[in-house]
Amino acid sequence: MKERITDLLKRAPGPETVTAEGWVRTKRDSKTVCFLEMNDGSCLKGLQVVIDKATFADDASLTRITTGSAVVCRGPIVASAGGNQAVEMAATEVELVGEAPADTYPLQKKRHTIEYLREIAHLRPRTNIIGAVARVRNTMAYAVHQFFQERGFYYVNTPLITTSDAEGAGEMFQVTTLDLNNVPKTLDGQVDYNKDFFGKRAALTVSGQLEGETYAMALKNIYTFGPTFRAENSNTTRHLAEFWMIEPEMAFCDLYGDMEVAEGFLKYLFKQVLDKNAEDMEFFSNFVEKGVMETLRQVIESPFVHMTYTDAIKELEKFNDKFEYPAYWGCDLQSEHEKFLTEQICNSPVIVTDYPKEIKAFYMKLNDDGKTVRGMDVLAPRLGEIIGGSEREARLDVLTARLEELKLDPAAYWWYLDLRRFGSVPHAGFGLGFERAVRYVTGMQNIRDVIPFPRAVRQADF
RNA sequence: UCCUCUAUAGCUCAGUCGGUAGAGCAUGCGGCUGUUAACCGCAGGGUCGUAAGUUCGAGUCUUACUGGGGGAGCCA
Repeated sequence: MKERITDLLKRAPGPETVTAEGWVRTKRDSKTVCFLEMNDGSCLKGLQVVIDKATFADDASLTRITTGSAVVCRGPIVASAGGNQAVEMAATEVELVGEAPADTYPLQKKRHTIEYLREIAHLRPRTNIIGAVARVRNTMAYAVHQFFQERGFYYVNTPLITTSDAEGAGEMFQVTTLDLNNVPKTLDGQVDYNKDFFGKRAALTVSGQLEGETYAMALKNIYTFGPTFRAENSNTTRHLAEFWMIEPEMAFCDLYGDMEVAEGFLKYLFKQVLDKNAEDMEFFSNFVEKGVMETLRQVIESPFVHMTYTDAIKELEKFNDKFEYPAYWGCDLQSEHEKFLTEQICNSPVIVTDYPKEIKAFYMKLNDDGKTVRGMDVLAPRLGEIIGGSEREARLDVLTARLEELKLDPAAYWWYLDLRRFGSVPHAGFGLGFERAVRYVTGMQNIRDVIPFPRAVRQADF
């Protein structure tokens, strides 16, 4: 394998001829010398290739090299006479592999708006900013596995297609092979799902949690990391219709253990990025979100604030005149409340626990007060909710009662309830939206720019 | 889904009080002894998102629609 540009840039000057493959970011020309800046995505910085025009008789091919062209350059790495780089390549050979006609190539050697880049999602990874996001995202994806594997968690692949239509975490995308122009009906006029592929109504998963719990009840500690689909009609900087979610589930674990893992997990991800992507993070810190590196360091070094929902409401009520929607016990925390809590009151990520049962899912463990449940949300400054989790209700009678209270059919959850019938233990877990974490780390404003090909309402191009 | 802002050259934007459009970059050509988003000169490039309306006259004012941004709700 040939060396990547990141490796070439680390070389000491020497006579050996090396090969650089990549795409031209910019070309600077004068009468006798031509400079190419090459990038191959291996790092933010490019390799400067110096071409002495006197030694290149074929001036025409040099002219055809433009921004975006694919080139292979050979020559020794030499100390640079210019000030902006330590080393550069003194080209002895320059091969134009793929042209990029300058009058039609959409990327220019100047700054583009992030919205414009979103319209050319197939070319935007060639930019500094999206390239940096891609590298950071890669580090974080790898770190997810590292973190859990180092701690003895097993990676479980939960299904993407589900027929349990009551996971309750959001609107679902229906999956069907029925002819929508000629839908089979039952005698009473309903859609006859018996004729559908799975023999019943199916949809894309909104969470792997329930299935994850089944494996936690056998392997003790497991995690999932896969795509998740929500058909919510939401148009925000923090929602996608298709996103990647990490969901660990731990048996013999209560809410406190859950919180500990969640906090350690986030800190581990952040630290990996700071260690491995210093150059990219400098870029984000300077041009995207001022001081984001320092923020991450602070988050890594200081413990998250822990607060019950009841205490959080007490704190927020003191500032009710500042809110559009006043806080009161029983209300769902608004975005403005979350922001105020993390940015003004705590200036730190906050884990809020023990929410009123009315605003949380059926599977969360009911506290002894009968009013609150053992749920937790990790709220981050600038971002809001980044993790949602809970200790699960492990008691069959209480869980069944909760289902009935919410008018859910216990029969539909028969296999989930079986986990409480046979060898039930306290267990807990959480879900981390991967893109939200990437967004937090990079400081990118819009979640659509931290996933290669965003899917959102009316957006599924490329 | 709601609120709000916005749409002018390939890109990023300016366009005053309503009087038929301008810059930088990009592109083409020329120049320049090592450049750093290179620089200098010249040139080409526009149905001002779409459709109506007000007006003698609309890029500019009004309405609707469409695309985009931000916020809210929902959530990860």
